[in-house]
Amino acid sequence: MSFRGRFTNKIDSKGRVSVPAKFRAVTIAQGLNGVILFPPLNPGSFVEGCGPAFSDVIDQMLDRLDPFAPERQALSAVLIGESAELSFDSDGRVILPETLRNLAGITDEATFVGMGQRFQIWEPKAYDAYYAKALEDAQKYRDMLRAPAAQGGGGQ
Amino acid sequence: MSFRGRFTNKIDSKGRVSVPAKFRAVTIAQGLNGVILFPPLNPGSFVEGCGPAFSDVIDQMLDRLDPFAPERQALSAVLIGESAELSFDSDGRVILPETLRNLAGITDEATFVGMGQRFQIWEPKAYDAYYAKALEDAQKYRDMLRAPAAQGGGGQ
DNA sequence: CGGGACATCATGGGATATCATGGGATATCA
DNA sequence: TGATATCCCATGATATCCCATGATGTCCCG
Repeated sequence: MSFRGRFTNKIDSKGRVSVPAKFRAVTIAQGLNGVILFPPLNPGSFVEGCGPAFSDVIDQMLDRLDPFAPERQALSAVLIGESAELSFDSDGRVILPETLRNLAGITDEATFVGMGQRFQIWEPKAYDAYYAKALEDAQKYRDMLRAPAAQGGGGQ
Repeated sequence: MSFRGRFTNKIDSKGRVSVPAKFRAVTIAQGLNGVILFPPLNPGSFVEGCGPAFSDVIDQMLDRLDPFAPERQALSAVLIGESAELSFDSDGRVILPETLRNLAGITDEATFVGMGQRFQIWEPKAYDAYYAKALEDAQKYRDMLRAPAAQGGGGQ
């Protein structure tokens, strides 16, 4: 079960957004009645989100670095220090922390984009702009997709 | 078991289309009571479809890229962000998301074309036009079809 | 070999459930 | 005590379920 699809929801006067029902199903299946958000490592104005499964992966990746290495400290400061675990209210909504909202330039609408083990939250127009470029890039990157040898999946 | 043949079905006032029974049998055999749709990586006005088997291949290909690489983000945005997992209703129908319908110019009819491990969905007239050209091209490309090597698994 | 009974399938429509959204009321915390 | 967050309910839109229909294909039995 993974995050898939794109959904744009409104932010009401109290700052609440509905997390798409299909995304809620994923994190709940992972044992969390909520989501985990953190800032992006890629350049760009958006928020990263996930459930406990990918959050654990991040922890493991960080644990592979030396405990006192400066790289580890920097990555931890971003990925853990600025992260937030938000609980769903009884209708499946969350309130985005101000820091993360500002980071992504989100005001009254938020676009949720599924990316497999995790998802992203964008200001809708910013995502449109990003996607136009991503589509071109994806066609260029097509050859980076190599089918596993085991299965003879026909690439395009 | 693979997707084979061409079928054109109607889209009703609620936006529902019957997925051809023979296609349903394939994805159900793969363990999914539905289909997975996504945009084409190559330029073109149609929708790609498959079952879990091919979808897993895509996921594995993406997973081989570093988690925060920009290439992975772009490819995921297209192949997962714009994709959808649709469940069959009790009569084997699905509702095509507006984004994918627009992409293919589909309004009131949809042509399903089997392509082995996956299939495509076209606006019927667009497919007719494409097929006329594909037929010519296929004859030109005839010599690209090589017999499999005796032992080693040759190229695709 | 022929024909009738039956199953499968695409399609349509009414009833029901789910979802996103808004707002009032209550709880929590500094 | 004021501000923020949480709970609960209402609502409209959308999707889902369930049943009906007709057309096509399949099977079986005479």
